[in-house]
Amino acid sequence: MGASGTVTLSFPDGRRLDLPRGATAGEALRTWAPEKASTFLAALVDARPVDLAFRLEQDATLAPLAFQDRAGREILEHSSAHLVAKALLETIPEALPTVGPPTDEGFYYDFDVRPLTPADLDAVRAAMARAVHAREPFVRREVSKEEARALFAHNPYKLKYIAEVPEGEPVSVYDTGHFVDLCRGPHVPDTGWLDGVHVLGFSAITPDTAGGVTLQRVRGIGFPTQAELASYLKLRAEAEARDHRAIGARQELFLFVDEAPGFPFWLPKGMVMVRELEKFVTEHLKESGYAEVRTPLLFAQSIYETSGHMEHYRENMFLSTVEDRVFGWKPMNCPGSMLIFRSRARSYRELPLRLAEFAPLHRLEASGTLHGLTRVREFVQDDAHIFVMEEQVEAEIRVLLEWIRQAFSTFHLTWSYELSTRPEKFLGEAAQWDRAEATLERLLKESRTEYRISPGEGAFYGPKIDIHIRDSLGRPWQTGTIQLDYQLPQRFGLEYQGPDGQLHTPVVVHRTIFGTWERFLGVLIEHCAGRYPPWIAPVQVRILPVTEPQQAAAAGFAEELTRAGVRVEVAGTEESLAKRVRSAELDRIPYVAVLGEREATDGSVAVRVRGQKGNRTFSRPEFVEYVRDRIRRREFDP
RNA sequence: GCCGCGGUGGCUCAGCUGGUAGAGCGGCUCCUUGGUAAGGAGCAGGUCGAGGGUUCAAAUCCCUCCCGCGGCUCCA
Repeated sequence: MGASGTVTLSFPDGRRLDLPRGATAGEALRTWAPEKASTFLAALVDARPVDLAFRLEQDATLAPLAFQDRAGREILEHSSAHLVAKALLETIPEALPTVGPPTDEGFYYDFDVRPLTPADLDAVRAAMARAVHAREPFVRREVSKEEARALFAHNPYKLKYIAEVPEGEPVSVYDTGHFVDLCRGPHVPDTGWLDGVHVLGFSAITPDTAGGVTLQRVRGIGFPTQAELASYLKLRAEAEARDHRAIGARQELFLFVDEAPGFPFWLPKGMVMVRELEKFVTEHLKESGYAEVRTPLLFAQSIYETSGHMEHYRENMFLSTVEDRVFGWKPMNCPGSMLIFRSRARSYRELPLRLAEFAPLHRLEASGTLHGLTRVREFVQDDAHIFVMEEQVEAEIRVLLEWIRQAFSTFHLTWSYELSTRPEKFLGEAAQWDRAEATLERLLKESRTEYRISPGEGAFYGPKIDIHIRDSLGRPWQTGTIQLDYQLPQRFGLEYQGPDGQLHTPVVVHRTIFGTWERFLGVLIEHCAGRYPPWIAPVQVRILPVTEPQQAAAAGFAEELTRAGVRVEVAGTEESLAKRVRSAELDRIPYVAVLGEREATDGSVAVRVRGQKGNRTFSRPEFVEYVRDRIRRREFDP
């Protein structure tokens, strides 16, 4: 208890300080940790976020909020949203601001305003820069609902939010220069803190909450400093340079045509990659006791009524009417596998029964969601269905987690898991769900891999583990998923005879690790920026004869490499050597073997290894062995 | 699917206050046979996304559709 006229404050490190009553949170934090004061954006007083200008009238616990904390980051983003709104209103005074929250990455502010143009955005950016320079304070005011209604009388959106504030509670507003916004706060002290804010773009949206009105959303992102913003923008530029749609076109991996939106064509070079990936997966399946099957692409509607797709997935299915009968293109492989299991009596001795299927699947994704290879309407999954007794689930999942480790490590990708648990609407018994979830979580812990739990996000038929990978730029992608299913076996009436002589229903594990060849290869293209590990690269070696007389030697060497299972090309001699070296570099060929008069005489090659400086001279058999070995071991780098 | 924006040779893009298409790269041909990121010259290639309209005249203005891009929603 502080003496009269002072307040006693306790800080996260356990220290206590007495300050004059009425001191601000900012002053208190500065006293506590002067060296870090410039990083404090706001404060937590008794765990409640407040402005640094908040006056301390009684004893309290006090903690800083900095950009490094999620809550601190959100304050900066939120203040940035205010700055955007202020700037946009200076540009277009009749615009009606609606909401401007922080997001997982940055923030946005939605306006009811005429469609924006790039010129508007330039004006907004300029107005923002002026405000930052002017260091305008964010000033908090608490007003009555009545006053708030008067303040925002012209803005129905704000009036709606005011109405949502519980009666009797004061409404807080923030002034930034002449701009007033309804806001819970807290905010950074002034706009000078928003030097590292950048407007990324705008788009029109029609949120359900706006009653069908089209709003203009301005998106941005904020950092404490311009340097941090610059490195973020650099990362974005790098990501853009790696866009798999552009690289795929340049390297002739795949193709889309207007007449088949969302249906990829695999060109010869891309198909090599698909097959290599498939080979990699197939080797694992053989070692792990899977059998491969192929089931029809189309089924009569009744199968999907049994499976539940008609009820739950119909809007995503391609349907075709043939001879007055409706057939559906399969969006998943499960119905086919169920029918195989059901095709004869099954014994527990056959379990686990692991059926893998790499069949083309069709899903009618909304046109606006299609995106290169990462969101398509036809794709192939590294899919399998494992039929097990409940007590076998654990061992199966354990093997899968190990395969995941091996699979993604091969590509130098990192991964994490998301365990989705029982949703409100679920089928089966709660006790069975609890057991399954506990088992899955234990296995995830055991795997020593980062995971998070999404409560209630499981499928209605069973809990699932989603696999998220991060590429070399740290961007997350959803690939595979492991799902326990208690429902489908029942719906299809699957049974096996147990050791007790009774008939039991198996549990099914649906699982895909890479997800789909399409999405995974799209991600791989961006992850590698077009520089693939040699084993999956469409062309592994390009031989450059220096002059015409070495053509024969080059062709002979190419034949040797081909016999060794290496994918090789021989360049012509029409162009200068420097030009051909440049082309090979731009084509990201892992090994460029130069064969000139010297090498022709002594049986060697001068090899440029992608990513390495200079070149290395190999005897030809040595080089064949070197490349073959790197490929066989699936080394990531050449 | 919704909203905004866009679609010009294989690719990237210029032309777009209407007068009927241009560059670089790539391709082909010829010359050059070159030692590690562009040797030189020439040639070919476009019903300007599709259809309709306005106009003496449309790549350019208007309408519809298709596809793409960015968001939203959704997902492997």
